[in-house]
Amino acid sequence: MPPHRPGVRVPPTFRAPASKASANPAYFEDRMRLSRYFLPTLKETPSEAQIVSHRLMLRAGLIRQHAAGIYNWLPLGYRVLRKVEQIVREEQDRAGAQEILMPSIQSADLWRESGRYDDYGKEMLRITDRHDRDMLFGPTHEEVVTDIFRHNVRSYKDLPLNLYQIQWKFRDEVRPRFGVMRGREFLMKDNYSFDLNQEEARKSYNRMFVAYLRTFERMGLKAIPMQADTGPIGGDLSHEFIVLAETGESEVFVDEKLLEKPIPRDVDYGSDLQPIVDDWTSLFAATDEKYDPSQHPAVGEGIVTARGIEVGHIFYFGTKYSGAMGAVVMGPEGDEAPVHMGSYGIGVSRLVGAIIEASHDDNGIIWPEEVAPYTVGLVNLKVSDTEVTAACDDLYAKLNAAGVETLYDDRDERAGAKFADMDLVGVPWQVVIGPKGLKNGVAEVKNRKTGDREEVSLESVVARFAG
RNA sequence: CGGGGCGUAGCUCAGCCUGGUAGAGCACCUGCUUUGGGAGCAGGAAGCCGGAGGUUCGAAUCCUCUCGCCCCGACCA
Repeated sequence: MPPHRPGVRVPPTFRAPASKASANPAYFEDRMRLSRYFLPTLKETPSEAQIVSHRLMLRAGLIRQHAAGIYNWLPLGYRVLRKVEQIVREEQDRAGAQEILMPSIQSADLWRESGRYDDYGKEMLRITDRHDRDMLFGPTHEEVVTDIFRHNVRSYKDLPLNLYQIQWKFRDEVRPRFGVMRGREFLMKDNYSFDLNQEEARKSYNRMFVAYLRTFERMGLKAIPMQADTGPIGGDLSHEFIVLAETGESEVFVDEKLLEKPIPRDVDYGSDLQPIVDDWTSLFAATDEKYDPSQHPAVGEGIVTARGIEVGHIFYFGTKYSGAMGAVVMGPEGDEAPVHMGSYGIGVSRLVGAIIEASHDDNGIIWPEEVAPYTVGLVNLKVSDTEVTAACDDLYAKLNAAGVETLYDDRDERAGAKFADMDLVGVPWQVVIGPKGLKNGVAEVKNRKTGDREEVSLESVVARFAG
């Protein structure tokens, strides 16, 4: 227990349970009760937030700002972030990438080798340690992986190799904005492929291309690969993955056939993926700066405009870093040559904002089930009614036992406040139990997305969500 | 990095022009009443008016300088 300090408000989590709740012995395993959950929701919109996802993330108690472009992730938001992260991880693993973790603070020397120390500009946060050595907070990790590679891989027989990490990055943006969508500190999945030659590198590229299609789909998003500038990293094969959302920051032009194209399933990553990639890239899709009406099909003639948010970017950049940094490999003919590399990024923290941009209404967030912080929101409409509370406690225990992630609103609040908070927070299913329904042995099940309500017998609630 | 705006209670904001006891609504605490879509009444706690200098008998208010945050544009997962 923390020592008592006069005048310091002890957060509810550290208090002894309120008398009504103390009947539950599993106090510390049982923290999804809203009465003890750290979920500071806001009725009013904080004035600093302009776009919906930022507003809703603040209002629903997912994040709090620490400084410009730097955020704290509160319990509910952190849960969502971890779910997004986990989907990314699973699809990376499936595509044959291996997870590592590189340092967030890097030595400037590596960047001098690649020549980017001077090129990168003020976006790079530069720091010095106590010995006055130049360090930096990594905005990306090409130099570090290349260094790992050059020290540990010698032979073409060890290729292909694809390493990824999910790590916090820092880019000192001149103007951070849109909350988590364009912060200075952000969580990113970045990976790096190493191959003997361009032909092999293309196969690595294709694997990531397909993995990205699957990753975003699993989050309930429609993400379209588009031709992209190769940017400061350079290279000649590059696509941006852009999520379509009405409030997206940039305008995009897309062949309407892409919008309906099914995502490949049961992919064999050992097979030739080129046909899938060709299928997706043969249709026109580009951001407005790359769209030229005089050269491309016109809007209306199969092309539609939409708004989009960039959530992923993949590049092939050949030997740019391996050449500069001496990451070479011995080939089958006994000749030494720099490896061909590609790098692939997904903005994990940005995705949380992007998902909200793509899925919300006037009342709040509407989480796709795969990334929802909880599947079910259990609403106890009248805590003071012992029968209602007993029924809720019982159902809550059963849902937990069945592995259904449930957020239980057992607060002594008015019905309206509870409904409003559940809608705000965006849990996909609400199970409402009150005195009226209980008389008939039913709970009300509401679908957050459609608003459909249905009366369901108490006994059948668990079965409906389990499995 | 150019241009603009804003810092007053946890949140949204008034007060500043024209200097004179620091305010409202919501949230929070206590009590009573209420209880199926953000309740009512009564009471209470809560602010170094972003910070530093200055002008003045007196500064949230006027002047100077600073720090922070937001917006528009150029740049990025």
